Amino acid sequence: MDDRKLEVLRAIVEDYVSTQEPVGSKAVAQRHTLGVSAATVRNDMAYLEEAGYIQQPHTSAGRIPTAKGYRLFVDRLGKIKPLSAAERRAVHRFLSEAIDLDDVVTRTVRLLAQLTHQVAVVQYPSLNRSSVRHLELVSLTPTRLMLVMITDTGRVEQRYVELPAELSEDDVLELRRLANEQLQGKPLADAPRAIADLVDLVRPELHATASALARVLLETVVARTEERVVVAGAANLTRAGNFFAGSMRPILEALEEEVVLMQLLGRADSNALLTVRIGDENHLDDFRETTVVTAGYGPGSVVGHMGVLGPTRMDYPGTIAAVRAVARYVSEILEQNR
Amino acid sequence: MDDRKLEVLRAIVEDYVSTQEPVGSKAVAQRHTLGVSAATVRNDMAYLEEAGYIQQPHTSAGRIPTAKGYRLFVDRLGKIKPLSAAERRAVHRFLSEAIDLDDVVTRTVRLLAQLTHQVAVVQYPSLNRSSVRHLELVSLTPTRLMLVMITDTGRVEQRYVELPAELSEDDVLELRRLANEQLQGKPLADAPRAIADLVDLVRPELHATASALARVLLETVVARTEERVVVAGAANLTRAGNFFAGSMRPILEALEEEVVLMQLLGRADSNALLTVRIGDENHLDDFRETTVVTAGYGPGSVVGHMGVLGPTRMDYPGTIAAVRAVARYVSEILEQNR
DNA sequence: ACTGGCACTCGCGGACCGGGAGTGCCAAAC
DNA sequence: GTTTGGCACTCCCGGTCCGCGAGTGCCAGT
Repeated sequence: MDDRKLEVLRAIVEDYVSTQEPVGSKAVAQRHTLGVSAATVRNDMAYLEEAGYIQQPHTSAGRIPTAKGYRLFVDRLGKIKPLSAAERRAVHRFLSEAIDLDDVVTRTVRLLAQLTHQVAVVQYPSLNRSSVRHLELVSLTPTRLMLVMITDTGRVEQRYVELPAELSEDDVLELRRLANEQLQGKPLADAPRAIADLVDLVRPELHATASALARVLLETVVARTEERVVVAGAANLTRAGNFFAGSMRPILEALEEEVVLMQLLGRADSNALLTVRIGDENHLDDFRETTVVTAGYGPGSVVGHMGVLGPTRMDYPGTIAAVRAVARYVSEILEQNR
Repeated sequence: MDDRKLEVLRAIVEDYVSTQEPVGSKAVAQRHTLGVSAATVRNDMAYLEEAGYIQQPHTSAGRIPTAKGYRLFVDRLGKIKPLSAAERRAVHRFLSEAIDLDDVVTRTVRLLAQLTHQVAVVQYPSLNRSSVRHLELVSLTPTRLMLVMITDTGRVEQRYVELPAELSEDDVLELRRLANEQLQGKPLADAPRAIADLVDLVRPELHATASALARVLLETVVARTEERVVVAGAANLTRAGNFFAGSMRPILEALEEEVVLMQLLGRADSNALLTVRIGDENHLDDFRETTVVTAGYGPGSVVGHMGVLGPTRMDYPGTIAAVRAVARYVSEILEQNR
């Protein structure tokens, strides 16, 4: 593959992204200083089309990149353009004003949406990789407790516990003490065993109650691997030419399905710093025209993913830079709470 | 205003809502058994138009209701049609499976969206009207605490507290004990005074720390009146004919602005069981074509609002019934946790 | 007061058409 | 052999035109 052919592809991608219209040979020849004539560009275009990097919407129209074309662009041509110093400062300031973990996540997702003008998705720090900092039991009614679990990533989980029998305040305190002794400091991955032991530690009269509690605890740390995800910037879907009305519906629906969102974020290879999935690389029919850019974040190791989602025809260098920068800053913030 | 004229208006509203097309005199005369001819209906229509209840999109087209027309329909003509027994059972079952307050809210908002095929909005139980059940302090780093507040409505609030000096574990325990003694059982409205007293109760060495804590506590109970709101069913905006593409954008944007959402929900007259705001009654330019149906909910007294939002051209009887039923069930559920 | 008849209005969809952008190919030039 | 200018061809896009049909307002008759 010729060097100049690559330049032609880059020109087509860049122009198409900015104008949203098929780009013709003449435009390429004069807007980008390739030093060749339109006719030459035409020959290269014919080659690129043959090779599957670009295509014509219809005869006698300009060319637009295919998913394969974008892929090549991202892999070999896109020099990511870092954020400006001012932008970086703004990101930093905005994130460091967060008042709790919820707020960190909320601010992050808004920031991403605003920087990239796309739909942003942020996953809460995964429970699996954190450990228990504190358990709190509060009685709501004589036969109903609320269990609150706080993890060292600052996440708070709450659940109701239905009790088989009435429970005195003293009993609540005892259960709380025991549960904390058993679980404090334990990584969630190791928690199930400790929870199982819990039942044996209590007085026989409390057995039934303790096992109800244990069941809920178990659900909290294990079954509820259904991770929480937040979304922002849905309005960006309506940006001129981002998506035609018809294809918006399924995307809006997907944004309310945690399963789909997790799939989009989670399929990311955890090792990679940053993943770009273009069009059908998402393996989801509704996202055939959609690109997802994701990055892992976390203090040291990856505890969650964040990303943005937009039309395949997006500003890759800018988007990639933004996602990477935000992921980095969020990781820093989390690091400070270790 | 003639009785028959009202019937004609009802016919126009009902037909327009179901077909989404301007309705003509002939259709009204034959679809609804008024016992008069099309010509008579035409005369009535002329009157209704004169009076501002209906209008023609253009000459020689059928009529569509105006906001004023819908208002009259809602006030005097709409017999709300209650949910079927099966629906009621389903609602009840779905809501009673909730595992915590978050889950109640999440399920509620989804339920509303699904029942009404509209965008649903649910406000978390307001902090102002609940009281403190428990405070928990967890040290994250030597100079950083996490404050977790649990209210008797089951809501959990968390905040970071930056400390002026390092704090021992014992000190954390003492602060926690004092804070709980001061605040437990207090309605949030009375909390500020109790918080102020807190500083005077601690040992002089802890003064600075206690006041940092007090400041955050105060923010938590007061300043953070910015209430939390959740949304679901955004995809319903794309339902055929619900909104034309152009007007969707500002609505999607508004759905991410808590301030606007609170305005939509909160302007509801708290005393009214159910509020319907049609078109410009919302006093928001972007919602001139939008109707918001809201209801208060809560155990006994109103602690929050919920509602749905859709085109003025909506199924009022069905929507109103659904919102009312869901609000009622949620109130029941909350009642059980008293 | 209601009804049938009738002339009139006007939006909508389809057919038609010219301009223009873009292409592929070819023969000549570097 | 690569590049280039020329040229014929394709086909989308936007505008115009037109006939149909739904719906109306009015009027005269019951």
